[in-house]
Amino acid sequence: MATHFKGTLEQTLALDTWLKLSRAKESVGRKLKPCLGQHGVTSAQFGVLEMLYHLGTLNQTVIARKMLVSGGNVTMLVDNLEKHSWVERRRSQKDRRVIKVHLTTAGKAVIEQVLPIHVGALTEALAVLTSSERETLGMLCKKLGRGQQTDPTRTG
Amino acid sequence: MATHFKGTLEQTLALDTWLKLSRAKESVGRKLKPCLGQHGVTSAQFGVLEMLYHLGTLNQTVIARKMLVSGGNVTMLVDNLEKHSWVERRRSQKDRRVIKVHLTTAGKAVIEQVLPIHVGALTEALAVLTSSERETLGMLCKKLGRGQQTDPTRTG
DNA sequence: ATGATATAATTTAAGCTTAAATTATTTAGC
DNA sequence: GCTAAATAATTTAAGCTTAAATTATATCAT
Repeated sequence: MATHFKGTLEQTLALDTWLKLSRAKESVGRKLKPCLGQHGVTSAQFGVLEMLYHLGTLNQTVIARKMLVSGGNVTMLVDNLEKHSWVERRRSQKDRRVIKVHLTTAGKAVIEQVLPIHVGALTEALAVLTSSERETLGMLCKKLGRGQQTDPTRTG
Repeated sequence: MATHFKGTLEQTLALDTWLKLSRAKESVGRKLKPCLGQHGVTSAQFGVLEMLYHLGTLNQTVIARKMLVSGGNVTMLVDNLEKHSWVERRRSQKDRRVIKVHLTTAGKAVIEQVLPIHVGALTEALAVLTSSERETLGMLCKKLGRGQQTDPTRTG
């Protein structure tokens, strides 16, 4: 038990589980970072590139919603991706408020180069668990994540 | 399966597990944030206050090592905590390079007020899992986290 | 004692992230 | 058509985070 907290057993265990979850995420994240860094891509930028690669051109609003980040954040990420000429902004003709973010040829090349390396590093990082453990971990994380969604239909 | 990645089954499952782990951590983190925010404490600041509360006065180097963050980061966190008068810097007499970070009375009051609320929110967030599921999750996360530590004794 | 090396903290520059305010544009109601 | 409300993107200010360079101090080998 890594905590010094004095509370009920349930509370202490919750804190302990949370610390382990946070640290596991952090540790794996650290393992992944350098393999992106070698190619000059940050983790957040990679997320945008991957999304555009798999889903095609998207509005900034859609990117923000899918990544669960603020609109201002997407503005900055797309700014930085544009500096590398990995994406292009194109104003929608139908609705001039909207900006569509396109992957460029260079952007496509980068994601196609980096994605397999990234997935390889991830696969290696998760290889410390057996496949059945990975499955259990995934299932529990999914349940935990889903359980946090505030249900607006619930009568307070 | 939430990914669009085309690779081996093992790779696809690894990516999927990682997404679920990241999202679970993110979701629980979001649930925790407002309860700290109400008291004007950020998550990172809370980490420092909690550490000082449970372990007593610490050098900035030690704080950085325990939190797995950079020294520059600790400098800034302690700056911001000092602005609130929650901590005090005191130069060590033995070694004048060292700065010892002390929790003030006000800092102690804040952490004592916020900690139970934080733990309560956390316990509630984790309550979507059964106690045996929490235990399994903790065990798997610990194994996964530990497995990432680069072992310098291993012959490359 | 001196000079090389280590360590502790800070600074700087860059990027990530958010919330809140702002601008431009569209849509809906009248 | 005109006004009000909603939506898309940007800007701003604040904080988090890192890596690399800097400053001050301590330690170690001669």
